[in-house]
Amino acid sequence: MRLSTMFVPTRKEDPADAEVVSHKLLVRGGYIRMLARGIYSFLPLGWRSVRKIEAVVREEMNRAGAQEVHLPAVQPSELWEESGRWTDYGPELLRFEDRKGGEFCFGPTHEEVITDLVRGDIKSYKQLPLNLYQIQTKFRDEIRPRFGLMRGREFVMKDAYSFDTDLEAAESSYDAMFDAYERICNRLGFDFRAVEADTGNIGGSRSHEFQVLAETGEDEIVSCPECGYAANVERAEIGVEAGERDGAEMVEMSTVDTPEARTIEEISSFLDRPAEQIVKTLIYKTDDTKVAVLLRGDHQANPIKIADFLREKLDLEVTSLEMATDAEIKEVTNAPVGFAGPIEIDIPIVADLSVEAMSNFVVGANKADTHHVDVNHGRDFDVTAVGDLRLAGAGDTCAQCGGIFESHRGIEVGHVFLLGDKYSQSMEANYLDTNGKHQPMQMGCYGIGITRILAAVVEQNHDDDGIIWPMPIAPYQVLLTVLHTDNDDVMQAADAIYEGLKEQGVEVVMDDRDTGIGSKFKDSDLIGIPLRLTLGSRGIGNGQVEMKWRDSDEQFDVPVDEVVDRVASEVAARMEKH
RNA sequence: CGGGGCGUAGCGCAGCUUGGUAGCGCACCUGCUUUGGGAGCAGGGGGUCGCCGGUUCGAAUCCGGCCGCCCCGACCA
Repeated sequence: MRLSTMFVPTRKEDPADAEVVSHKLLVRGGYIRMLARGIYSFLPLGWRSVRKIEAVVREEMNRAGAQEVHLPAVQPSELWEESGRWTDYGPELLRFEDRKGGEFCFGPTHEEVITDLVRGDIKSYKQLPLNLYQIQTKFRDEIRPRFGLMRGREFVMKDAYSFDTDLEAAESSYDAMFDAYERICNRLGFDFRAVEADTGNIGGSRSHEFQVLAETGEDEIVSCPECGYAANVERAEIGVEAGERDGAEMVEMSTVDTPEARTIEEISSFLDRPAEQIVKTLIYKTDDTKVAVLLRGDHQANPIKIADFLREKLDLEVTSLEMATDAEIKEVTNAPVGFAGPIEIDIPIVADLSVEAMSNFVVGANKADTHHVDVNHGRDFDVTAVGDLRLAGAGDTCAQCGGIFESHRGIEVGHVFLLGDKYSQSMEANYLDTNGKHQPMQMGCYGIGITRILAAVVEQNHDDDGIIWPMPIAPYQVLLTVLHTDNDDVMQAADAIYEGLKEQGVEVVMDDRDTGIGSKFKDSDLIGIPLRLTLGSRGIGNGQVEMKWRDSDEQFDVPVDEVVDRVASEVAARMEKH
């Protein structure tokens, strides 16, 4: 294509509402435009890259034996009532009525639809296994969409669903998808980690997230450099810290006035004790009681681990774990928020592993503006149970090998779940086994955020001037920048090179716009096409074309009559690498 | 949903405190000159000042309501 006729509206300035680099550059480069919050249009360049990402994903899904389908975006409420998610999914589900008053939603995911489809036509073990996938627009009415394409409300996603006869077979389907996802991330040139993850409200027993490492990522993950274990901080298992106590001699407890000191920082600076010597007491609500959770001052509570722990160790009913309200905290502690403590409190007390190792620490006194110092568990209060209750972070001990975790931020571009029979049970997706008995199918589901990948690629591949596309997903492979479009010799040579490249199958776009040289170069860096050829009257005078890769500062001259072949082979070589 | 900010030309912004009928840069159009890193000169087009109501002789400006967008948090995965 010729840029002079293309819709590539570049901008000199960052959009006012953009925070992260991918959002800024994709808007400035003429790739996307916002229509409403979290809803974007894809312009010609943006859509070409989206299609290329799709192509890579499609190839790897097909290679792994999955079959492509296309399911409806609009789904009837009945299906969601069957799975129980019409109520469970909450306000993130965009619901509406048709003209007859029938209730529908715009699909945020497709477990219900696929399960319904499969149960209608799969009746025998002979028809399994089956893996179906689609590439589709989804809608999740996020409370706070942000960062452009990274957390949009409307987005394109590839979702796959596997159906197997038993758990073992389902696991091998899961592994095949896991491998496919690794291949996809590698082909897209990502620096990524596959991490163990929580299954959230999708449900299931086993789950990995594919996290692209980036400072702007919304997720925090830890990985162990020793054994390679990697997990979301919500999931990562923390090893027991050395010793039962830190060994310090117990000091007599005393009670001190701490006016207005509610937060750990305030207490820490008021008492001049580090956060590591303060224990915070959080009050959580279970279905029918309240529980005090003890954590070291500098640690973060992990509601997922806490909920699981309370279910397993304290045998409590926990449908959803919530923080107690201010009023409830007052009821339990007889003190305003900020002064809760474990001494003389009449509810179960659970402590994080790190608290067990502490001595002579600070706690709230369950009395306004008061704390106890030099408190020791076992002596001053008793803990009901101890467990791993916090978010993992850098420096924590790996439970697998004892190594020390590193932490990273990541963009979740893919997520695989082993669902088991969660949906097949509730929706009665059964098959007949070799004995003629009904069995629920064992399912897995596997998502990849296609449009989120576009943003993730930019986050990992850019410099101050613009995007630096990896070859496989660049909207075009080569940009032919023509500096003197009014010079007939130059235009003639440019046309010849352009046509020559197209004949060789190279995806080339020619900047034949009648604009200043500065804007051509600035746009070329901004748009980020991997290889730039520059042709001007000076070069044409001595039969040379300038060649420059976007990811390098070097540039070199190539004779005009050799450039087509050379470019074709170098572009092919770069495609090969992926 | 709570807190904060913003809404003026396609984009980025000033004007609002102290009411008098809208301006700057970029972009766009015309002409001439330019051409190796967002060209110069001259001329030109484009705005219900988010919407509704109120105060006033007069509202972008003051008051009230609503809507939208952004940030922080809660929520959600």
